[in-house]
Amino acid sequence: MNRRAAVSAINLIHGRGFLNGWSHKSGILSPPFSLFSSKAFQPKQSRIDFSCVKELKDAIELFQKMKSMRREPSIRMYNNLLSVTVKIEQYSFALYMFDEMLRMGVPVDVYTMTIAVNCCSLLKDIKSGFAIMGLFFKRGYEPNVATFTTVIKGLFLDHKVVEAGKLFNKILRFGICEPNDVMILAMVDGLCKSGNVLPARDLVRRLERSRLRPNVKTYSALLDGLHKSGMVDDAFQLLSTMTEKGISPDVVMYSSMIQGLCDLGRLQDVKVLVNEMSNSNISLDVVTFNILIDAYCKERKMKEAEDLLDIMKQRNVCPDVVTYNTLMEGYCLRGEIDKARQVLDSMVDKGLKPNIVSYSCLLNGYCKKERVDEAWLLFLEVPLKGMEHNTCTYNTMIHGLFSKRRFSEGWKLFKDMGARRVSPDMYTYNTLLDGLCKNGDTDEALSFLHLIEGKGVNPDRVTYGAVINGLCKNGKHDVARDLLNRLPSRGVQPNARIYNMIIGALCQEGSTEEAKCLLTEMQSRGCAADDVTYNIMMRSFLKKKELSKAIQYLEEMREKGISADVSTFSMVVDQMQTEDDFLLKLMKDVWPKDIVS
DNA sequence: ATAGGGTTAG
Repeated sequence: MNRRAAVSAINLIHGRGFLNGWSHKSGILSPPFSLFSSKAFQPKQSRIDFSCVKELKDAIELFQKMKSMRREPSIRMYNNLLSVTVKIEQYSFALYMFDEMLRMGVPVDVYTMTIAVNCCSLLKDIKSGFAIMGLFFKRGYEPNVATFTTVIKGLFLDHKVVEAGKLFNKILRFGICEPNDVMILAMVDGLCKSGNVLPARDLVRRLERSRLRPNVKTYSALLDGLHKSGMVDDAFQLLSTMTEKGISPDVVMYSSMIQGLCDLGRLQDVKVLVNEMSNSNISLDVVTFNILIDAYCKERKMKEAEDLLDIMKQRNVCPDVVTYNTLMEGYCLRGEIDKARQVLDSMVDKGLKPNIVSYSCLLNGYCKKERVDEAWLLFLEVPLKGMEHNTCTYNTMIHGLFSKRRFSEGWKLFKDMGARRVSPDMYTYNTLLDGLCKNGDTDEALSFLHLIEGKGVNPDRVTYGAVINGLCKNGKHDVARDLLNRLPSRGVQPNARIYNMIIGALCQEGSTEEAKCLLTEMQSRGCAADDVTYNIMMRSFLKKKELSKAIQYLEEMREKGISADVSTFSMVVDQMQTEDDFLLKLMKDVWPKDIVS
């Protein structure tokens, strides 16, 4: 539906709608103006309250109302409506209104164009955005710095990093428009979010020496990028360079810094930063609190998280949907699903509307506790509450059903997904493949794998792992090995987990020597064996009473600091003929540290 | 309250 709206916007532009009321043939490229354009003739139209537009139906109603007004509302009013519609994330409807406006001959302007291009960007359809720009350009409107910034953002959102960079360079080189802070930010943020942190840092450094000095927002974007790439020290370094240049960090920058440290579990450093904030009189906002609450929730410390909720209320920082969703996730992690449900109810009491994330969270909680029937009821409740299921809720529900071996219901849901134009992702395919394999349908799994490979989706290690595991469990390790050998050519490096599946299968049927060869092969391909690999091999040799071969692996494990597990250990002890001091000492070295004592 | 801006949740 999204894409269709964007495409139909272009069609309308190409069609007659766009040209209504325009003197095309006369060659006048300036916008037509109304005879009554002077302010004296314009009635006051500020009585429209755009802040009451909270959901799609409000926007629809208001649009109908504006269309039927006796005196045609100004383009400003229409732009206002488009703008609030974007704020409530109804991009397709905004584009629909844009189509209608063109059809009705409303004299759209550069602001309208920028909003429309932004909608295309947000729907990841930058091509339609370019089409809209082109047609405006023909009508004598030139895109300005805001429009180009929107396009740059759109290119990044569509993973067109090179194109975004080229456009930015062209703008600079040919002086197409004067770049400003917002455009610089779009570049730096886009580079960081697309994983190009170092080019982003280079850009910032170049800008520092020019008259386009980066501001605190630009530094924030870069700082966040450094954190997400695990460059904490560089992040601290950036913070101090920025301060030296006389720019002080604000609450967003601190929040980003705190998030980075929370990810690393460096909670002591977080405390230092929070103190630093209060010393600089920067108060924590709802996002900062949410980050801190999330850190506690991830450590399952719900008491501390609830205490923080109290503190934020005391400080008149109003908890939002994210706050409550974070708490719900924390309770679900602890398996306290009923407590999570209470949080959901409490947010409703406080006048906050749970969103699809809230439901997705509970859904996941119920499924993990194997309360699939309750999950299903909740799943049915979502559309009744006026919300739309997305890829994540479908994935969770399908996974939940499959975990109870309710395969046909899961597949039905997958079909439903397609019917509702919710696009499946890697998680969906991995779940489906895993389901097929667990149900013993390995042939179907292979053809399904073939199907998704043909769709241009790149299956990942988990995908292939699911199929290889299925093949092994169904006695088809030869097919599994073929697939394994094809992985590198598909850009996937097999890991120890995948090798272990096949090694395990070989051992299972007694082909221990063949398994041993595969282990050697895996090592020669640069994939290190892990504790599971060694334990499988050792147990297999021990089962065949080949103690000496098992002991070779014990030595290898000691060299690598890998531990053996209990059952392997007891098998070795059982087969020891004498009190072999050397062997006992060797085993002590590979023994899990907490059991040695 | 006419467009484009950095931090949080599934």
